Amino acid sequence: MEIKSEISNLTSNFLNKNYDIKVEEIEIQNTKKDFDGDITIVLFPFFKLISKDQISEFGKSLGESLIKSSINLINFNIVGGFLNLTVSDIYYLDFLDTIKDDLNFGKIESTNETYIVEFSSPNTNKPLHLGHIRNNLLGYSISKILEANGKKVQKVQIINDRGIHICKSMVAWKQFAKGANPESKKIKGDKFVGDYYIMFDKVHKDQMNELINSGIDKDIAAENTEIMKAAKEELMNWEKNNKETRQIWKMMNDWVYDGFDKTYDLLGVSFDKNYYESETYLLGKNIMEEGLKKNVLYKREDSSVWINLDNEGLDEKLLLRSDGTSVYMTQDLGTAVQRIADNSNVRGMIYTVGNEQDYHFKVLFKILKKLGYDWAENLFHLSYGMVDLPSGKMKSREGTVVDADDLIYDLIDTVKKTTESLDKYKSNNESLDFDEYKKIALGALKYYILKVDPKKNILFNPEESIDLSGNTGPFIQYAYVRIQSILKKVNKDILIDKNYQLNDKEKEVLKIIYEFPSVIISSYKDLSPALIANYLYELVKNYNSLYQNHHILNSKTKESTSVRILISIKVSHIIESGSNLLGIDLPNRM
RNA sequence: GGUCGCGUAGCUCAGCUGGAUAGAGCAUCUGCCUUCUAAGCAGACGGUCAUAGGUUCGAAUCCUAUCGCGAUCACCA
Repeated sequence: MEIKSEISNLTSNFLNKNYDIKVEEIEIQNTKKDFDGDITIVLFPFFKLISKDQISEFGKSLGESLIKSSINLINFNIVGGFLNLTVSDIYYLDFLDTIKDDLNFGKIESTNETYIVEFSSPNTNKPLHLGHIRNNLLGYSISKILEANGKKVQKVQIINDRGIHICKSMVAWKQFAKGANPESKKIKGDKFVGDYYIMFDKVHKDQMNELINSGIDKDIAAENTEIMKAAKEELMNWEKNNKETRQIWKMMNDWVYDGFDKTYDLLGVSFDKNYYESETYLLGKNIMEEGLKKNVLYKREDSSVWINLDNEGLDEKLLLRSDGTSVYMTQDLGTAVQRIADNSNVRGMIYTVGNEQDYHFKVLFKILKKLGYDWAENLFHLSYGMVDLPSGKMKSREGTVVDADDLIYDLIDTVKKTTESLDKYKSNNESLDFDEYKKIALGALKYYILKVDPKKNILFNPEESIDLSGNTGPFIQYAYVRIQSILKKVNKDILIDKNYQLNDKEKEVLKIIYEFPSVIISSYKDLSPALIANYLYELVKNYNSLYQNHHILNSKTKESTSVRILISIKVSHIIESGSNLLGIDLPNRM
């Protein structure tokens, strides 16, 4: 049994028996580093229940009772209102012994419960940028975390492949490209299409200025440039299923997908199913019919359809325009229903979308509940903060976006330079290969993004490259590499001597290893990869301290060598699982 | 204006459902490579936890107000 639950049970028995009181929750926590002991019971809450003259003896007798009734507890001390208990070394050694070969340590056995995780969901008119990177890393990591918690996961994205934005790229391409394509220009497909989107904007602005100079109002000019009119016409043609328009549309989108695939591949993320807005944008209308029948929705005189969420503290929301066409919300309703139908045993759905859409998802979930879908209880918006630059928000039109590919390749370059400047590689003229540089660079990037609480904004300064030492991905990878290097040299059987006395560093690392399962659970409950990242850092930091201050192999006694080797093995297992949950690959050399 | 989120060291971030003297990394400064990889270790410096009240034995954490930053409130997606 978990040591804390054991202590909790024994404590409530003690209270029941000796003081005739029942306490709902006993506060038990890990003892802070500066104090003696491993587990602490907070006594303050009991002071209310027990008369004051008994307090002094209360803590002492509880401590004595606990030590007597549990073989795992060997000592106690009281500081202020804190009862600090010392857990025996045997308990931790036994624990180490039982988990030493368990590669699934901390993971929960899998069930059939399926969760759908949506992430990425890009527009098809421009390449992916740093904002998408955060989205992708979060979504991917959360999927892994769900799996570690025994869930089945279906990773999906909804690709925003239709609308005025792609029509803008199409028009610009038709007018200026002279039939050029990504291959002929040797440009990645998504960037190629993105360039025409930028070109559209430039031409549009020029034409707009001309109109304004001829005395036309700014807002009217913005809607009436030649190129904008062409884009709108293109959109109409698309909706009318015009053959030529659809052909160009498909061709350009395919270029973009080709580019996206390369970026996803570089990032190491993947999807189980793609939904395309061109296929889902008409969904949701039949749901409207049902909603009207159930009187959850209502029709206005102009025959637009609405829902009233006043009682929920939200406003009225439009669901169908007066001309009967659907809006964003309608589409999302339809897509949600569709996805539930596409999968079996769906327990819930997680939308990885920026916090600018908090309101949208609040409304979406409320509507689904009102429409009576039972699964609507298990919808979550994994809302994350923006990635801002020192100059403010990233804006594609102003060219202030940090391109995903550029960022990654620059970082690989930085890693290469840093590596080459290290003494160990300078002296013997060795080097790593591209794949190893890539793993380190992506490790740095992923850790950098994921260690931050998802809901907080991230400030990214392109002038300063991402750190490679300190609280970083490479710090964790490096510890792993060093452990592998030690383990290669181990060739004998390892046996734990249960009489071994752990030193402070060994015990500290063991206590952190002990916490791993609960970290996996809380990262799931909070939908926060940051908890895993910060845990790994804590683990590695303490392991490094053991490593630098004591020998692992060739320590003074066989017993200590054995224990330290086992600790090293376990730490490397946890680095493997933890990194896997973050989507971070581990190199063999550094 | 309404709603939501955020404000912790010079910078970037931890701090679990309230608990002991608020923790890391970067930067700055000191030490440590003739035994397992120095992308490391050991240490120093650095804080009125935005401000003011309140609840509590106890508040960075909960409540209220104020200030600052951001998002959002479309018959756009």
